[in-house]
Amino acid sequence: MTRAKSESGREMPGPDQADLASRDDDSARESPRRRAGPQLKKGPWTPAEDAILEAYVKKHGVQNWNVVQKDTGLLRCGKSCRLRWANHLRPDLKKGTFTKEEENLIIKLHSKMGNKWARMAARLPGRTDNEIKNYWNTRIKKCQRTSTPIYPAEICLQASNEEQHESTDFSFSEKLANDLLHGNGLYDPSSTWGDFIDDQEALSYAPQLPDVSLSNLPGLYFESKNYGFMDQVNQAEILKESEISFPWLNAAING
DNA sequence: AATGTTCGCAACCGCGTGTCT
DNA sequence: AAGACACGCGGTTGCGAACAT
Repeated sequence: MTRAKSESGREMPGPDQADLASRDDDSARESPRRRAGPQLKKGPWTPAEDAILEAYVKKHGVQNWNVVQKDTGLLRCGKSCRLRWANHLRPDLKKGTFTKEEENLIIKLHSKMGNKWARMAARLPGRTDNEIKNYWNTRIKKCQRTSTPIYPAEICLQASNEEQHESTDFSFSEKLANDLLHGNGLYDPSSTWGDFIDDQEALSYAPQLPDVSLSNLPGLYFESKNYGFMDQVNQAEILKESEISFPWLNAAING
């Protein structure tokens, strides 16, 4: 992104605009004693707040985030402090746009893991789950707009080839289940379910797939509100192809 | 120049899980 | 064993900047 932004990425609201949180995070589980604390602030962080948090973490390390608020006097909940530190203040953060290599790796990892942003971030040093998630959401919109596949064929192929040589901690069935449950109708219309899983370990994982709650699949998959470009034609196409690839799935759907 | 729309990001929210008492 | 608490994750929203008309 080329836009110049303030340190926190936004214009700083004046004190009158700064939204005061009416409650802390996880307030439903708070004890009455904790609820009686100071009114906490919400919204963009100011450079002064950043400096306080940074200094505190450098001195004391990362232990209990809720103590940070008490010790520093920051009007921020622990959750907000953790997020700010993890996404912006950590010294090992890599700033700036993703490189081509990083983009390819994200696509590859997403093809294996689905929306497991934190796990993906662990494979991309200096990058945060939030960054990756934002990148992916932007990519989805872009691909949707330009009618291009989310997973370029060559990267999928590369990923599948690599996977044949390395053990992965994320099985295909996990990924598929995750995608199904999240309604990710993301596929390259020119390649198909069949293409995607054909030569991969997918077939060997296929017997595990019934772990997914089958009774929920059709509705979850096709009525997703997240990605609306699964039109009627595509649905029919996928159903048809899934009949070939996953006879058990169709039996479950029809039954 | 003014207005409307799109884009990209930071931050919030709700929930699940692990740990402690 | 049960409740309280803290942490982390994934989804969503709000908003300013950039771009288009």
